[in-house]
Amino acid sequence: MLDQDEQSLHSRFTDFEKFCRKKGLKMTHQRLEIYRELLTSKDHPTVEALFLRVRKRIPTISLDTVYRTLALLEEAGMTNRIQTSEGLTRFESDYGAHHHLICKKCQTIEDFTWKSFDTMLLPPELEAWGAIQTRNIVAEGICTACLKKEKKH
Amino acid sequence: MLDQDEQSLHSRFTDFEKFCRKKGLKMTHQRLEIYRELLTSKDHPTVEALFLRVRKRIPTISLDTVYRTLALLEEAGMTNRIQTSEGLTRFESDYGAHHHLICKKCQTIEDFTWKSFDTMLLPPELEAWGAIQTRNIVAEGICTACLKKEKKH
DNA sequence: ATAAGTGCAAACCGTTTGCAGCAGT
DNA sequence: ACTGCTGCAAACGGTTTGCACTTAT
Repeated sequence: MLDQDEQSLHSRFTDFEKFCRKKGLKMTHQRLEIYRELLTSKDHPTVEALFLRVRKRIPTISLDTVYRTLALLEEAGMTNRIQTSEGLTRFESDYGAHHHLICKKCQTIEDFTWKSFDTMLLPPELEAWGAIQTRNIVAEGICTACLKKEKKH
Repeated sequence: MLDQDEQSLHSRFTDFEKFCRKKGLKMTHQRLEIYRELLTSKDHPTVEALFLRVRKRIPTISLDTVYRTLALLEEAGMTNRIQTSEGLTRFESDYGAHHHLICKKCQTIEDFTWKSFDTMLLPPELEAWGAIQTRNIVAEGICTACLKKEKKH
């Protein structure tokens, strides 16, 4: 399990290098650290949160660079943008099909997988719409932590 | 079919009135027109789009009022806010469980229903997360109209 | 050496807010 | 008449952009 993660983490870094080379983009300290931070963040950080975390390692980094790098990564399909109902933009590293659980109280996002859904046939009527590429579930409710807080009051 | 729509349209207006009364809110010309526009709009309009449409009937209406009224309707559960990946906020009148098809090219949103999914049991692991209240699918791809345009070029 | 990337500050744009006059109850 | 709603204009906050300097190739 851990080995697999290490493996894929490493391959993701080389993918990033390859991508940059191919596009003639420079491999900078800032880009690498932003990408690293995104890969190792399991919560779905906002731009601000990523900025603050990366700044611990590169104190002179600017918020602008984080924005620009995220745009780059998004374009390359290496990160996904998630728009929460609050209008906050969050990011996650792209690691295959998964779905989201969002707590309406504390706004945290958790991932879950559901293989049988991913391979399930969509209603046939949808074929007329066009070419569907992705399907994601967004499930909303109240997480256990928030449920407990509610009971206490 | 039409009768049913008319019926529900009417009941939705009375619901709106009831809600306002209960909350001690005033039933104004502006609110009624914004609500009507939202109910009859089948595309998922942005605030701007709603504003422009309502302005045809109430030329002096301000964008602010549209924002305030939408917040009100949202609070009452009479409309849903949809955050697109472009960061645009769109609205739809709340009319029961449905899902979204989003075209990555033209950004239009279409609804679809999938009853068997709605009643399907979620993976049992999710129960530990908390109390799930809603589940929505967002399917993305390219709509037929955009596919045709691509072929032409 | 060269072209791209960075940090800074200013611009931008959708959204929210304070206020004085207006309208529904 | 009273209270809340509206329109205006100004403020706000997240994001983008222009520019001169710095850095990877």
